[in-house]
Amino acid sequence: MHVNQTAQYALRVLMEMAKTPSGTVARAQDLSRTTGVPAAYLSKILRRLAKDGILEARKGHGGGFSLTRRLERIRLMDVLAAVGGALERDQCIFGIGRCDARDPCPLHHSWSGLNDAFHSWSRRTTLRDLQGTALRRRRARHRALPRARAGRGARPW
Amino acid sequence: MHVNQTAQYALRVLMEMAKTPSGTVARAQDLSRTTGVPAAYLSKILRRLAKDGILEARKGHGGGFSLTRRLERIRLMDVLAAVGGALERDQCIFGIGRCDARDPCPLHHSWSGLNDAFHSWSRRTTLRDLQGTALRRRRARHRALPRARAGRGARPW
DNA sequence: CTGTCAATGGACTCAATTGTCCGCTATCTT
DNA sequence: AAGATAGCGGACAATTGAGTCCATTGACAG
Repeated sequence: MHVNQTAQYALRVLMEMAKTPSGTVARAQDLSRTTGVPAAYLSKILRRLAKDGILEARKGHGGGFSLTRRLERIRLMDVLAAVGGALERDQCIFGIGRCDARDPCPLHHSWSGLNDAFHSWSRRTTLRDLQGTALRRRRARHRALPRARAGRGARPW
Repeated sequence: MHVNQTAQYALRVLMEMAKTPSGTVARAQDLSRTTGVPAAYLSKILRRLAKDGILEARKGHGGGFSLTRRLERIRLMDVLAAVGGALERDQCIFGIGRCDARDPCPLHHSWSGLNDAFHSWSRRTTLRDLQGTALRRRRARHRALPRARAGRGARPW
C-alpha cells in the first residue's frame, strides 16, 4: 500500500509554503532547496497544482508560486487529485473492472472498508490540520515531554 | 493508495484455485484463461508463490500448481510478501527518511494509522475469509435474482 | 526598449514494473 | 526409449513514473 512519489512531493512542498504568511510568493528553485525535491521535477508539480487552482503562478522578476486559499480550504484530496495521486476510488484491489457493491469480488468488502477510510480521511483533512499536528509536535518535543496524544484535529478516520 | 498489479494478479489466481477441492492441480495456462492474467507473466507469479511455499509446482505431463496448505493458513500478508507487494512498512507518506514517532512529519500519525490498519488487516485475513465473503455473496445473488449468468459462471474480468 | 528573471511546456533520459519469448529440464504416457 | 507435456529461468521488449534539459513566454526593472 503506497502513495506515489509525486503526491508525496506535492504535500511536502505545500506544507513548506504553509510556513510563510498567506500570499507569500516563493520561487520553485527555493522550494526545491528547502524541501529537497528535485528542482526540475518540482517545477512540473507546481504547475499541476497551479492548473488545479491550488497555487497561483506569477512569471518574471519577483515571480513564483503562492497559495490561492487559506490552509483550511485545501484538502488532501484536492492535492492528490491535482497530481493524479491515489484516488482511483472504484478500482478494487483485485484490479477487476466491474466490481461494486452489487457484484463484488471476494476482497471487495474487506478492501473497500480500508479504501473508504483513506478517502474520507483525505477529504476531511486539510493542510491546516497537518500544520496543527506539526506545530503541536514540535512544541511537545521542545518541552521534552513524554508522549502526548495526537489530539483531535486530523484523525485518520 | 494502491497495491501493485502483480499482487492483484496473485490474489485473483489464488482465489481461483480456492474454488477447486484442496490438492487439485491446475495448469498455468488454464489459470490464465480463467483469471485473465497474461499467461507468460502469470507463470512467473506462480513460480514466486511456489518458491515461497504457498504453492507446490509439479512439472511434466499432468503437472501444474496446487495449494500447499489449507485456505485458512494462507494470509494475505503471505501472498503480498511472496510477490514483493505493498509491505514497506516504515516508509512515511511524505517520503522523508527521518520520520518516526519521535521526529514525525506532519502526516506521520494520520498515515501510520492507516498503514497499521492495512497491515493488521492483511495479517488477519486469510484466503478462507475471502472465499467466505465470495460464497455468501454469490448465494445471496442467486436467491435475489435467479437469472442465469453469462459465460458459464466465469467472471468477465 | 532592453536585459534579466522565473514560470512554461515539450522532448528527452532513466529506472522500475509489467509482460513476452524461447530454449531447457523434469515427468508422465505409450 | 521416444514423444508429449508443463514448469523453469534467463534474456529481452514495452510501458509507465520519475526526473532532466532547454528554448520560449510573460513580467518587471532600469
